[in-house]
Amino acid sequence: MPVEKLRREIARVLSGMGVEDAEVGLDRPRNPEHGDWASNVALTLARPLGRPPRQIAEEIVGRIDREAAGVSATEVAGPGFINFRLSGDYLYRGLAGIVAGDGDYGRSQAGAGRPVNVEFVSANPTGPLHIGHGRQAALGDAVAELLAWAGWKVHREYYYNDAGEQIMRLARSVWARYQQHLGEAVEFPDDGYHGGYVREIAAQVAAEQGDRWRGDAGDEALDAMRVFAVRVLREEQNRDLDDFRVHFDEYFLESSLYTGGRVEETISRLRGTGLVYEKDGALWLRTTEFGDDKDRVMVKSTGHPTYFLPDVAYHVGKWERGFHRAINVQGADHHGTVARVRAGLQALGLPAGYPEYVLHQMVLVMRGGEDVKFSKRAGDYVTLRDLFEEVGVDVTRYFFLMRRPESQLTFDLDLALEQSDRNPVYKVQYAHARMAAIFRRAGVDGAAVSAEGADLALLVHPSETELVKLLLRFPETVDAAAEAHAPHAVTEYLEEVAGAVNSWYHAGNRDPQLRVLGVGEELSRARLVLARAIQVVLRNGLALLGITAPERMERAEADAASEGPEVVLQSPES
RNA sequence: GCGCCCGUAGCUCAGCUGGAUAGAGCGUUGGCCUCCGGAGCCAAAGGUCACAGGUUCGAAUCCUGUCGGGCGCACCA
Repeated sequence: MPVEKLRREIARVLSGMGVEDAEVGLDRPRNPEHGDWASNVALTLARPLGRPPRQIAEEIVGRIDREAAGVSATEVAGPGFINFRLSGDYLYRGLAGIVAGDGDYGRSQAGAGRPVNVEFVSANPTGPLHIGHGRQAALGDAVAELLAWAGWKVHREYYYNDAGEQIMRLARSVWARYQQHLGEAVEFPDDGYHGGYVREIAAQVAAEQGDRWRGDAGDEALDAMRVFAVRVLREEQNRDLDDFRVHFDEYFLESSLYTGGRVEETISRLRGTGLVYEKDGALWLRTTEFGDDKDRVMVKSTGHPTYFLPDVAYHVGKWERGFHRAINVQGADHHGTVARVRAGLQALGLPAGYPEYVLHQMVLVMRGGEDVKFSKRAGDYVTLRDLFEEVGVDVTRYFFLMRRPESQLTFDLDLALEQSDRNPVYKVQYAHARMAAIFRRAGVDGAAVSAEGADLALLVHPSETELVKLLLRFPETVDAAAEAHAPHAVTEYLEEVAGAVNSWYHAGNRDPQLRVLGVGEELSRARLVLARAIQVVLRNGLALLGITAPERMERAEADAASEGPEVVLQSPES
């Protein structure tokens, strides 16, 4: 890492000036004229040293060993910034490293193999997954994968709420539809689920179990409805997720917390904290002790626990399973539970920030400038399947990741279906396919391209050195995105790369000197290495977002070879 | 009423662990384009960073308040 070399060198210089342990700020200036890296140390040291910042900066620059720092130029600018330019040698070595790293380029050891639990989707089995779940599935999976790339041992988990009131509402809904299916005149519950899928399930019950529950409003009948519906819906949700290419290491059932005695155990442990009290016949926990708005009921006056209790028990369990880092991806409408769950956990001695939360805002689907609100199957909402069957899994996942989680997301169906650079997924995939075309033209196997023996120092054109610098930013982009739980930082980066690739590529169309091929053996070889590095970055970037585009791009190459410039963005699944 | 999130160019949004003239895409305008696979390439115009204070050498970024929008505020989950 050149940055570390640079940082060390600056620290050495400062130490020579009698400054120890100074915070050395190093960042990338927006303006390329300000070099590749810039430091504000001179500004921050001005006060403690009692000297003008520019003077300090001049002294630092005078003492710097450029060779040791891996930079080719240093200069003082503005109020006292020090700007550094990376040496060409560093760039070319880095470029070779990208190609050599191949599928692992961008991975780091930042997480040091420590375990992290990422919980997401966690939808109740009361209906098909909707687009909000879709955003969460894409987001959670990408956050998990980013952490894996950053060196964490990632465990993807789905918390199935199979024990609550909502499930009973589902059971009553199916029961009512079942009776209606048999011709009985029963009223549909006010709080029931109205989607067409409820009728489908009721019809299936009738088909498989006949009319044995006709007119039977007993517990046994309701239970039969519940079990049947949950099974069918879980299967459907699993199918949706599977086809969306999101997979979990573990499905954790809420009911297991009861059967395993964890809920009871949590009650007694909380009692032991002295923060539990009785009021109005219910059992309360003094969560206000830990910053919650008000105290929370643990056990209702009916004797039943509230949702709060299993939630605490569940997270204590996560901690005890060894996940001292846990990230919950949830819809922002659940933000109200954050403070109370954390408070409950703190009462039991867990750290204040546990677990971490990524709360995402809602999704709006637009077509032709109009809201799309309904689906045939679910009735009053758009299902995830509706979306990815229309525009493809890759595009759907990418679109869900383009915005930061806490922004409301508008899913533009028209844009998603478009095959031009206006569609960012297409743009990124196309840049990759274009490199593949170059390899085909050159008659070489892109995957076999190596920097071995190539004279990379021939790559001196600004459009090429800038591209190399951009590609070298990939690892730090991944680490930063992982730390910030921000897959959108990666989509933005990839689009930037694709844009730079297009500029470079098209410059070749105008200026023969810039063409990858046909300008002399040595230069062409060096450019093939650059082309390969571009593929590596685009491919890895998409892969860690859960986008399998590279395979599609290979297919696109094959298609192109035989049928011309048709690019298949998304082949029909199944 | 309380809490969380948001309010940046005509539109959709980045930037928000404070840094040097506020960025991208789309749209608009003006040039190119038989080219190594695409209606693409290049360039320009366009912003009191909602508003008002404060902290700082320096604030879109941190703090306080106001306005506007979304979402939550159950002995529901």
